[in-house]
Amino acid sequence: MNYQKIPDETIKRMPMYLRAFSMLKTENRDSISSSQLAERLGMSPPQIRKDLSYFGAFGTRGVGYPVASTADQIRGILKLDVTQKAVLVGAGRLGAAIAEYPGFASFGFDIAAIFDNDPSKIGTKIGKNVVEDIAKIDTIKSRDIHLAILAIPADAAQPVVDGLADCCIKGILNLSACHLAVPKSIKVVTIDLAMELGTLPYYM
Amino acid sequence: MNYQKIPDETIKRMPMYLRAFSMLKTENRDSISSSQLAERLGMSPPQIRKDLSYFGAFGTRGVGYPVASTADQIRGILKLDVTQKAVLVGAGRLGAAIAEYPGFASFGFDIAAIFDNDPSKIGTKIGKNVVEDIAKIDTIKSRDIHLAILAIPADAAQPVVDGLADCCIKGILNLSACHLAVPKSIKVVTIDLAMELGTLPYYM
DNA sequence: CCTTGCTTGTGAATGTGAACGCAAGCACGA
DNA sequence: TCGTGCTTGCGTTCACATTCACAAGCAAGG
Ligand SMILES: NC(=O)c1ccc[n+]([C@@H]2O[C@H](COP(=O)([O-])OP(=O)(O)OC[C@H]3O[C@@H](n4cnc5c(N)ncnc54)[C@H](O)[C@@H]3O)[C@@H](O)[C@H]2O)c1
Ligand SMILES: NC(=O)c1ccc[n+]([C@@H]2O[C@H](COP(=O)([O-])OP(=O)(O)OC[C@H]3O[C@@H](n4cnc5c(N)ncnc54)[C@H](O)[C@@H]3O)[C@@H](O)[C@H]2O)c1
Repeated sequence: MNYQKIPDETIKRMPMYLRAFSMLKTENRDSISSSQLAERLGMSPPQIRKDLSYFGAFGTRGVGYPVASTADQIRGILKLDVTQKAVLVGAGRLGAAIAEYPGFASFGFDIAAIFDNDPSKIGTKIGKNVVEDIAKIDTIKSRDIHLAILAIPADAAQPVVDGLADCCIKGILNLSACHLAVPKSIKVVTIDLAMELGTLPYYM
Repeated sequence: MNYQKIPDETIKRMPMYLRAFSMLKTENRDSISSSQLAERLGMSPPQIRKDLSYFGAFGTRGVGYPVASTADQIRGILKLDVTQKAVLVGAGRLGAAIAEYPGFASFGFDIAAIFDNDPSKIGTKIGKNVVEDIAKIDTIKSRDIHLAILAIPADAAQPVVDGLADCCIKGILNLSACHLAVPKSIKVVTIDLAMELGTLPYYM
């Protein structure tokens, strides 16, 4: 498949479509048209059609998109058809909330390990995981984990990331308020909630 | 001022610049060039220059951008030069983490109220705020609050938003995994961490 | 089997943002 | 006071993304 010319923006929207189709499935809908879906998601029908068409023809003309099979297709595209294991680094307030957040599981993610450097946290249990010592981070090499979620203070992030880079980590969701330097083979998504809120007063 | 033709993408980056300039100030730097800043932030120098130039000429040729005054300028543009009050709805795990997160204060935000509908949470104290009953949400009308942070389950979000719309709320940071229908006068930023993680396996 | 109605898929056009390259111009030193 | 070197500001070019409009084509019903 030629994924080369698919817009980044389209990839960013795919999880949203997946979530929508998963929800439609639980509602026992058989199919949905691009215009109905667009209304639900607050976007335009042509955008949805174009996005989905990059990956092939999923829909049926005159009818719409079949819910079950389209969901499966998107899952396959995003490689979410197999369980993706992730390691959580930082068992603080935000880390604990994430560890118990069911939203990751609904995308097929499994938070398979938690690390921290605080001795009082190491050994305690959060959800199904026991917090491990960050000094032993390289044990994830043999555990088939290629994603990381970072919920540690910004000034501690870069050294931890350097360590993760040596541990087969390919993708990082960074919740610290800082830019991370990584080799090109690693994809980083950084989100700082305060920064996102920072744009809103401008518009009022 | 003619803000009409300023790209949305530029506005999205302004908080990042503000954070960088604030940090430079604590490091006692007097000025920084676009290329040095670009390296810190992982972006290109021309992008930074173009972004800042939309709002006027902040820099000094041959030298760079003066740290203190540029920070003040950006703060003014984003309307973060005055304390912006925000209401937090949802005092669960994520809500509690947010309430105690100092990152908002560093942008000049003040989480001035917390609401929930769980009787066991109403009346308890989180940080400096006492959790109030969501039924009394309209009391924020008289408290000069125009921003809201939503940390409640997705299926409860829309009715709460409808209520907020009647309470002078102009901007919403939505952490629920759903699209919100709002009047055009309200700006919504939705972030679902699971969805953000959802794009990463595609690239590996 | 054919007709009708509806919705997809898609090339072309439009719009928007990023990158580039250079002239303008400030600071500093001679 | 004048020349030099560096960095900004900005017009232009290029790349990417969204929107549009319509032909293609499936389903259903007569
Ligand atoms: N709390 C929020 O709502 C919120 C929102 C947005 C972003 N953030 C960011 O997320 C990060 C965590 O926030 P938090 O509220 O959970 O903070 P926290 O202080 O409660 O937790 C941080 C955790 O990281 C651990 N830690 C520190 N250095 C470490 C290291 N080198 N290796 C491993 N673990 C280490 C600490 O022991 C602690 O358990 C911060 O960067 C913060 O800026 C938090
Ligand atoms: N926990 C995470 O890491 C995380 C990450 C991303 C997104 N989210 C989203 O954030 C939201 C909250 O997550 P959480 O982990 O804090 O859940 P939670 O169940 O711990 O907390 C939800 C809180 O909302 C309150 N609530 C429910 N309905 C309400 C209503 N109508 N009005 C006012 N309050 C109401 C509940 O009483 C509870 O205190 C969810 O939508 C979740 O999908 C959570």
